[in-house]
Amino acid sequence: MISDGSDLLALRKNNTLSSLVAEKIETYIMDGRLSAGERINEAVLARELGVSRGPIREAARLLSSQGLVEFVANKGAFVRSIDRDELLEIYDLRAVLTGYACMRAAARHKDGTSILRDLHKQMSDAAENNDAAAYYTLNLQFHEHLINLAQSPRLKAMTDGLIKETHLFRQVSLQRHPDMAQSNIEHGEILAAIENGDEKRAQKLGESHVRSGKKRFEKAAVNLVSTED
Amino acid sequence: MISDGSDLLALRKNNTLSSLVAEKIETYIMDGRLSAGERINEAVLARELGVSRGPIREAARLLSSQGLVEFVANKGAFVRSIDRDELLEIYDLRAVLTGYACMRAAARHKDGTSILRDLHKQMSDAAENNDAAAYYTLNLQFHEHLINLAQSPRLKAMTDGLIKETHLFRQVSLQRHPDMAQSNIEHGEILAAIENGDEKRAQKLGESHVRSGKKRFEKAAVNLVSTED
DNA sequence: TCCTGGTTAACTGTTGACAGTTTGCGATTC
DNA sequence: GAATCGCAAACTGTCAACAGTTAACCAGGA
Repeated sequence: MISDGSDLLALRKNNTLSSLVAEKIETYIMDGRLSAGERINEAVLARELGVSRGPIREAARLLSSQGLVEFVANKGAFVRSIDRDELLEIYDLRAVLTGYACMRAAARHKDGTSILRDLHKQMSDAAENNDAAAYYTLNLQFHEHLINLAQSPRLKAMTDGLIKETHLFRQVSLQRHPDMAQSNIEHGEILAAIENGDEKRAQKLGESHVRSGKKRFEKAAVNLVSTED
Repeated sequence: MISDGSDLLALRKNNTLSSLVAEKIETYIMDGRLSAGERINEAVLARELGVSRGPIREAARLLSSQGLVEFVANKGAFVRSIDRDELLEIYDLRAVLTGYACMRAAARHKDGTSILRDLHKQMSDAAENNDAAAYYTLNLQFHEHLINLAQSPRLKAMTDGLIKETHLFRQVSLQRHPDMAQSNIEHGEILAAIENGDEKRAQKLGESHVRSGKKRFEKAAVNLVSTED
């Protein structure tokens, strides 16, 4: 049996234009080059990326079922935008999934927490220096690795999807002002619970950590009643 | 303000060929006309549906990010197939999400349970008559309405997605032999908890109900070690 | 000044054609 | 007879063009 074959096959993966374009559009959305609600002009984007409209459309359709893009008949593809209530819904779901991830992580806590420990330390530094930007990226990484520990590809896909959708909220900035010190204390407690293999406690802490993120957002967003322009 | 405009717009929704084709392919997968692992021949399908290959490809890309279809470079689109372990993973996730749904349902239990009561009754009849086929469809409906009560579109989308993936397991039949009587007793308990507004209990029961479904499957599938052909 | 109707430009939805890759079949060689 | 190489058919990936729809703009009239 030559098992190298499948490896090579896996390596060349998705080298189709559509996939590359999809990734491109996704990064455009993430870094704000395409902002929430904006229309995606196929012809312009095609010229910009040096491809024809076919792959653009395929990519958009792919992103549409991830919830990042919305198709309107005869009007085209739009970057989706979500309102406050939807963002709150996402927080709730993330809370449940994060709790579950922590539980699983605690159940199979054979090492693997070293990266988290490291990130936790870095975040402490960022918190002390009041470096919100650094904390923000580290926080994303922390939560990503947390999910990885659960070793459930679908759980990861779901969580990733939710976090991506998070960027479709117009006032993204409102999500970026955590009480860093408090937030990182919670991270530490979660870590400890996982390392101790305390599944129930890990689940509870993970869930309430995201919930308190939600509460922080609600407090920050208390002024805006409706995001209508 | 003329608000009829948006309604009309919502009505004409997704009347694009790609969406229709996507639905078509999905039903083909669900009813087994396209079986797990099978390749989707674009030209043939296009001729069959009387459209060109473009919409077919867009539809396939859409389904690919739902996990129903898999693209391999230069080889085309394949109906995905999942193995035993993946199915177990799906059970676990569904358990968590169902539990959460039941909790939310209990929290907002203003009526709405009448349909569930009705379904519960019908399922009792099906169980008595030992009508597994009827029970199977009723069960799907029951769980769908359960999720609806939670009033969270994303939660519903996630659960729907997981249930669809369920059909990608080759021996679908292995999932269709519940202990109908016992299963429906659990349904009744869940219903009662929701109607009493007992969130915690509803969550716990919802979760363990799906878990016991998982256990039943594991028992039924104990013979197959690996689904390798 | 405001509304109405028609015209035109821009853009999407779909199609058919072309180029490159894969795969299976058959001929050739050991 | 078995294995290898090469060719040809089939199919995917991509592109460019056509048809239909939308939306904005301008002119004319109340």
